[in-house]
Amino acid sequence: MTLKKRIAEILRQGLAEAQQRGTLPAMALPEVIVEHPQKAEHGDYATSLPLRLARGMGMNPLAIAERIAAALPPSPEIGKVEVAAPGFINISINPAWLAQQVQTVRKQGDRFGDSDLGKGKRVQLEFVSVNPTGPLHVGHGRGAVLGSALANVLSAAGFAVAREYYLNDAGNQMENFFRSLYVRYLQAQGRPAEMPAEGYMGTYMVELAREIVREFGDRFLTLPQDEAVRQIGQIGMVRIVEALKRDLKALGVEFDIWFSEKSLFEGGQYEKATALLRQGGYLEQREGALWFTSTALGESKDNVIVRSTGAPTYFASDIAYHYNKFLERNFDEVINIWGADHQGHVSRMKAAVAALGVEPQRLKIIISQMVTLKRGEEVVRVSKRSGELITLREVMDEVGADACRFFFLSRSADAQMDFDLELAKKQSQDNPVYYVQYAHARIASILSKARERGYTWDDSSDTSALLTSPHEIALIRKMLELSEVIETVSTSLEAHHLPYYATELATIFHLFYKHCRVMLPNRPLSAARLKLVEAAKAVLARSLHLMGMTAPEKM
RNA sequence: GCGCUUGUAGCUCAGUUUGGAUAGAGCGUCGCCCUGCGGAGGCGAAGGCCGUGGGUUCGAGUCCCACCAAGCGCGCCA
Repeated sequence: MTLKKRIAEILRQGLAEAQQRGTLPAMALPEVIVEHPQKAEHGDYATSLPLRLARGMGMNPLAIAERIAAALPPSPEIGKVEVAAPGFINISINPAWLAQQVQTVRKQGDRFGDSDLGKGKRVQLEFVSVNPTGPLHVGHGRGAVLGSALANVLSAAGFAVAREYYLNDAGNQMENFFRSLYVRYLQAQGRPAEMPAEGYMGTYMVELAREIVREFGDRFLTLPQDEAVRQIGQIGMVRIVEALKRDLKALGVEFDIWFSEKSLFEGGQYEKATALLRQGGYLEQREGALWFTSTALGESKDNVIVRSTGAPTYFASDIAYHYNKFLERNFDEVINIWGADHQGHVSRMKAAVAALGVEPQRLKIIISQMVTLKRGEEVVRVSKRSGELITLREVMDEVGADACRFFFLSRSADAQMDFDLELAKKQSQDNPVYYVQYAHARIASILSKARERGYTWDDSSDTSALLTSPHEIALIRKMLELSEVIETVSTSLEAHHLPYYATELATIFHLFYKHCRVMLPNRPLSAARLKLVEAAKAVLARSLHLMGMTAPEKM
């Protein structure tokens, strides 16, 4: 349990006890909300519960606060309890209890901070899912980093997470890609051919075609055109997928499942989902096409799922995919991370899920907003089809995967962000990522120096009573917040709390380091501090790992 | 026009989900701190009509309404 929840529980008990004693009137209890006050003199935790109760109880909030405070059950965590105007209860954690937690952190190691919030619930997290028609750009990188970090945190919070990439290996855009590649293949052999109007114009297509010529020669020239397009397309797609996997891995992003869109048509999910919609009365033949009557579910318009050509739309396969997620694989919760350009798809997807008989709250869709790529003041337009490409790979090569991840994670998903390449390069020395990693490397250095100098420390004796400096206690207090952060990120699905927490933890460590010398003639105190910094190192490392970053021993 | 998102310090952004005490951080600017464990560090200063205007409330950056500005979406593309 997080310390915050524990404090809330103690307050709730105090309130109930005061009512039991008759010092406060009986009434239904509101949820007890505990927060970290902004000012240190207001303690570690505070609640405005008395202010919330004042009206219902018809009493002065200050008097309520005093009576709750007087009825709090004794508990080792609680240090000072103060009542403050106009009706706050401020609670400080007992420093001696905090000092003992170093032992707990060390015992739990890289599992410290885990939460049982998820209770083993099965969550499917679908992200990136970029069409396999070209390299990833920075916007994709943002969604990729967000998804992988969320997966890490949800796992830490006790959810069973499946990381999934939905591979759009069917449909219009693939056809377009196939034909584009075929044209480049012809051109690579000096044959006259014209790119499709909406074709993929990027130079990577030219290179890919050359590669195919190098390996397969002219053998596709003799095939019937349709067959040649199909075969070349398949080869090209496989190569693109390999490149996607390679680039994602370099960014620290890996998937449990690569789910094929095509398989939905081969495995019957498309038919079953459509049948279910028809059964529910949500399908209507009109103007030669098959429509999903989403207006019946409050949508502003209906949506075509089968074109008049007979070809299903992207929306149709996405419905089949969600049929598979919810009704075949029975995930308790499904999270999709989509780019901002899919935002118009959100509400109709929820409507479709509802039409399949699934409570739409089980589907959570995160929209990862646009990344504007810049070089200084100049905006770099990015479009796969137009061919002017700054790839994610290039950005990673310039600023490094760790810095990329930290930078993407630092902004909430629903805020647009600028990614200035000049700035990212220029700041690479004092990028905030280094600040956090530096703290980790600094501790590693202290520990190895201590070993060299013959210091020893282990958990055979409890030295926590020696940790009395406010800087030591502040460091421990911040370390204990990790589990709160993990729970906050898990419930809000907002990963940007992670880099903020890591930065705060690093700051408090640096402050501790400034004021408390670790290696001293006083061996017992040194041992206590060595245990503390070793624990801090573990928490820093875990914070970095949750973000998918490395925790370097040296920099 | 309609929908979604955003608007907080010179710049980049937290804080808005759950209303609470004097609104925070990084960068930048200015000033200070190295006898000794990593100065890629620490301390301090300056810098804010929280987009605008109403409303609800004992209390609003946070909730409600209107408006302004920016981005995205509104296709038998994905």
